[in-house]
Amino acid sequence: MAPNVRYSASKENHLKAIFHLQQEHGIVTTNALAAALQTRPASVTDMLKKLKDQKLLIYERYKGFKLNNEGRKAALQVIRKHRLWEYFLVKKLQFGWDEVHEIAEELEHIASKKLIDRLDAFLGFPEADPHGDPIPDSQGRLQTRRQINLAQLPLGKVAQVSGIASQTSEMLELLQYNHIRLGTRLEIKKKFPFDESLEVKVRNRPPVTLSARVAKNVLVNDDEPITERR
Amino acid sequence: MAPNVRYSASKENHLKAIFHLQQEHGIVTTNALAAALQTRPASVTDMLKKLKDQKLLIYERYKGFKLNNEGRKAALQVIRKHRLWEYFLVKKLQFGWDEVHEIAEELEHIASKKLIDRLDAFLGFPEADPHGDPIPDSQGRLQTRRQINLAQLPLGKVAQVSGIASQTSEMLELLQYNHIRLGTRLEIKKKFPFDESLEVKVRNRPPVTLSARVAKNVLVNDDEPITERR
DNA sequence: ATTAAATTTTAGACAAATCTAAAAATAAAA
DNA sequence: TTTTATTTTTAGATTTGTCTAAAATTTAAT
Repeated sequence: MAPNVRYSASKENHLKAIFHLQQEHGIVTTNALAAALQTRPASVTDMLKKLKDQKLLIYERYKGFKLNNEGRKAALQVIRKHRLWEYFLVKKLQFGWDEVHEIAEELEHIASKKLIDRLDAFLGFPEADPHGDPIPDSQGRLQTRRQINLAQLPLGKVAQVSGIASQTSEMLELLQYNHIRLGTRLEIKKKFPFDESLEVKVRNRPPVTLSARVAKNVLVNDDEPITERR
Repeated sequence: MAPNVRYSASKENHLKAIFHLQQEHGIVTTNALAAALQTRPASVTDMLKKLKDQKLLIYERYKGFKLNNEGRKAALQVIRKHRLWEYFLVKKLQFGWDEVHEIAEELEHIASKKLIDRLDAFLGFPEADPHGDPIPDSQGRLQTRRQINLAQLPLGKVAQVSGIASQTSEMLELLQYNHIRLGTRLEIKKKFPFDESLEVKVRNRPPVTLSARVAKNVLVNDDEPITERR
């Protein structure tokens, strides 16, 4: 059994941020990573050299970079830890889903793999964190689910909220106000072409209107409901 | 409300170790602290200067040192976190009491006070960790309990195990083998003056013999049973 | 195809935490 | 009470992660 491979908290943060950025853009740039980590491009370059020496990423001067297999594995372990701790904080310690991120940023750097696997079991092997982001399994496999945003959902088709793209507290507050949260089943009653706003219906509630801006940030599952239900 | 005052993990480790050492010896020496932290006396001196500058301890060159009020408060918060996490690991994640120390050494440095107070509530405000050491409350108050070691227990008086002084895995293994753990009610049936060994009886079990060495490391409550029972 | 602008990297510095080796202070022994 | 031994501190170096300012490279614009 591989012992707990340890990377510093800073390295783990870099790996995680690179992972997220390359999901969107394929290749990652120094400036983009510096912005994501709230640090300086020069600092990023310093760290990239170390990560390259440790064979965690593919990197050539001035040409951008991305994780190799080893780096992706490491990033996924950190993401797994982050999301499991978030789930724990919300489901067991009664935190609001909008206040757990910072604490999870710290907890995700606790090394013990055994701890995380036990926590996973204790929580009942959840598939997604409180924001709807999927949790990688013990081997680091990330199940990808087909998500579309609410603006793309056809009129009259019921779908279940499975993620929130922009997780600002303002956004979360707005959704809370409209009784929309993870797992909520909803249906588009009307689309207004003028401003692309939507009238949305949640069961047992009066219909509400959502702006295009909001709708694009609400992700719903295209197909079947997410598994983790009952 | 005071925001989370943050000390580095290393500083917290120093504070905690000083606290424990001064419990026993009143004043703490550089060498003793270096030994406890597995580091070098020179490194301890370096850190002491910083802690003194932050007004966490009373320190004069060459004369030993101890925590002041501020330092003691900080140390107790770390100890509270350590012991609550240990309790969580054993009671919720099914870890053995002999394997939780190292993980708790990491978890104790997570800053959020809200997290710890929520965890405390989630666990039902336990009074002692899995080794029987008392858990400071949210204000850092440490309830001291009257403990004696098993060798001091009078013949025939039933007492309840409330702590283990030497928590080596060898010791814990031996106790486990003899079905002695926290909360176990036991009674001394016979004392052998030759080697000061004891014959000890646990309810529903055949009597076992414990060496003086072991007996001195098993702490029992003098008086009433510890509160945290049912 | 040059020039200008933006991006990225290097060079050199700094803070935190640690170390080794040597010096200073204190304690113990002859 | 000297001398010796032990303890503690200082001086100077090292590692990790970060920074600023300047140089190198790439990209965009005229």
